[in-house]
Amino acid sequence: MIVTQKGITLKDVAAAANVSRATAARALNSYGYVGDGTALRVLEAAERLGYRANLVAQALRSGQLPIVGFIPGDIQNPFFARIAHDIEAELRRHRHNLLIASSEENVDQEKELLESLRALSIRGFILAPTSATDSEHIVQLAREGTPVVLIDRVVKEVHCDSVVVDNEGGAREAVDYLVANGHERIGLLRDESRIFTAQERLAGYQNSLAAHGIALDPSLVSVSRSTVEHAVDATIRLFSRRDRPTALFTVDSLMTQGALLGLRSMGLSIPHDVSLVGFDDFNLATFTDPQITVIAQPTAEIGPLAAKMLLDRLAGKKLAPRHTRFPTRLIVRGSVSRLHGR
Amino acid sequence: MIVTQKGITLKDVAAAANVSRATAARALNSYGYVGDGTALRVLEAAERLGYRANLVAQALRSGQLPIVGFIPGDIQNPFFARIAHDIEAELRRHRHNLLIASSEENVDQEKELLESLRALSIRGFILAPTSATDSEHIVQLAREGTPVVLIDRVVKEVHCDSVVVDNEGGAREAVDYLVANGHERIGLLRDESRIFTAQERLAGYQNSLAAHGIALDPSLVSVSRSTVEHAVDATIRLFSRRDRPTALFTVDSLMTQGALLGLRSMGLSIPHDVSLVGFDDFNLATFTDPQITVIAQPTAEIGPLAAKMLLDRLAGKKLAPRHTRFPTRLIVRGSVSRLHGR
DNA sequence: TAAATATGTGAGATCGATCTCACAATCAGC
DNA sequence: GCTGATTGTGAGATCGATCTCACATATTTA
Repeated sequence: MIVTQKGITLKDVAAAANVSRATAARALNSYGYVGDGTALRVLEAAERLGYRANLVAQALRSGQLPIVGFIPGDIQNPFFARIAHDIEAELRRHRHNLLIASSEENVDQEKELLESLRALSIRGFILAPTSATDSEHIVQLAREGTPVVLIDRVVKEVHCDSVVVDNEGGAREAVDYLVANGHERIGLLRDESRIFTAQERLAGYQNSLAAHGIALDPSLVSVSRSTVEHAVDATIRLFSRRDRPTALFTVDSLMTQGALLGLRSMGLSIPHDVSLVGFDDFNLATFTDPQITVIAQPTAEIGPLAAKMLLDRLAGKKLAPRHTRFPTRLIVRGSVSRLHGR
Repeated sequence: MIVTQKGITLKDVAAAANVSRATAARALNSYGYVGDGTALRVLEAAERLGYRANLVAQALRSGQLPIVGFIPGDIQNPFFARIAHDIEAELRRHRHNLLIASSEENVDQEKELLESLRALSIRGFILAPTSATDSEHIVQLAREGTPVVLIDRVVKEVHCDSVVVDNEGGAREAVDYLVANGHERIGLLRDESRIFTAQERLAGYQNSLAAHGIALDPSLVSVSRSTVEHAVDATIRLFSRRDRPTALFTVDSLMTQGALLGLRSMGLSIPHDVSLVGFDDFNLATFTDPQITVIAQPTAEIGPLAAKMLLDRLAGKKLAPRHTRFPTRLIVRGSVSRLHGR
């Protein structure tokens, strides 16, 4: 039985094999000149003692721990949970570990996290930036040479790889679809914090309306925080007006769920009274009655790609920043009805 | 503007303040004797240079990084995502970071992870063990003095803190409720991998039936992996029999969702054709039609408690292992109907 | 055979923070 | 004015792995 005691060091192995630490290191990491017999003796001793190199000591020399930081807005959001899982699986293949810390959509927390993780000699970051404008801390990080990959959202001045989806196009397609079904008074339930995506999705909404010659009515746009509870309130506010919208577009899955609950509490039925399209698909979108029509994102592709980009950087590849923007896909289910006449 | 260059070390601070490294360390960590003026000079220099202690170097001396490992079965399961979030928030308050790696419900992967993380000098682990029997690696870890807290599931021989829920009682209450509504042919959709919880929930199912004098029919128990897709298949298998169950109890939220989809694909309506109770509440349980009756777990309490237990151990508290078992709660919604006559 | 490589090994430095120990200087008490 | 404690400071060791360099042998090549 191998008893892995705490604290078997290279020194112990070297002593057991009757060589110096230097020779033992050479044998174990196969570099430089080592005699065949000597190497065998070292390897055998290491095996017998259950030696494992101390990664912290290695990190002190190399200046880097085999750890990558992931800072999502909220790990409880299934979108980020999926991405976290995929990143971790990919990193594991390259013997790296994943440290996850939520920014909770708070720039200050994001700054603190980055600041404190920097002291850990973490090799790189995959980050969903909270703010599109307050980005000095990210610029600084990238400038120091720490590899950074931005996902879901980008920040203008930052010069690094990014993986996002076509938020504008997706939102436009959603609203186009509503317009094609005869809707003109289309509400928008948007998010205040995830500025980048919210901005782009808002743009898609506006562009679609403009393309169809429908005047923009700012009072149809409701802003709330991205939680089910806040979205419920915002929905109720939006639909309490006399001249309420005939359709609603929601910018993420939590808000879609809030809208569902809010509309039901008001006794408004989908799609009879209100048509609904949500950005971001979710597991139970097909379990509700009716099933919800959504703009789906290629969630499964984001994590692996971001991880690969980061690993390229860690491997030292010097390339111009790469930016991938995935297309979205309209999945028509049953939450939109054709509006006849006016 | 503070320019945080890479590589401001204690040496640089000491030089700037015109003292030795030893004195600088004393001033910064306030221990030993340091002259007031000297201390001020050092602190000022550190501030000016933007000095941050290198945690890796500290870890090399102390033997421990301020990192805790969390190994859930699956980070995509909302149950674990919530717990991960709560643990992280709690650890952050104590200046510790959270490293998350999914075991993907695979014992071998769990072993590998533990083995590789051990080399990182991680301070402790919060772990949802995959197997109730294959636990030698966990025993070994605990024996070496590494703090370990088990959540969701326990392992017999392991001598450490644990936080679980009353799986047997919860399952019993669910089945009791079905029986009280006149059901006797009650199917069970259970999970093969999460052995501990599956076992306990199975026991609750059996105990309830026995208490009501209902004979156990093994053919009503269907086993599948804990994913929506597998649960769909298992549900269809279970309900394709001539003499199909009138009610179903599912052991976790993913399987509940699978059951919903499977039953619908067979044209069976809930609760008219089949009554359903699921273990573990989920966000959309109230959005479905009908809303799903569930056994809720106090998910919000598990993470913080587990984190506190671990932090106690890290602080050096020597106590006997503490075991907390939270009660569950039946939330009656609309997925169970009263069965009249036979 | 002498000179030039090729091969094998160990002593000691290095990464950055911290701690022990030795040595001053200052102060109190008798 | 002398002993002994109190303060203040720096030199050097330590944690564990790795790398440079120096120094041996061994093997080629001219």
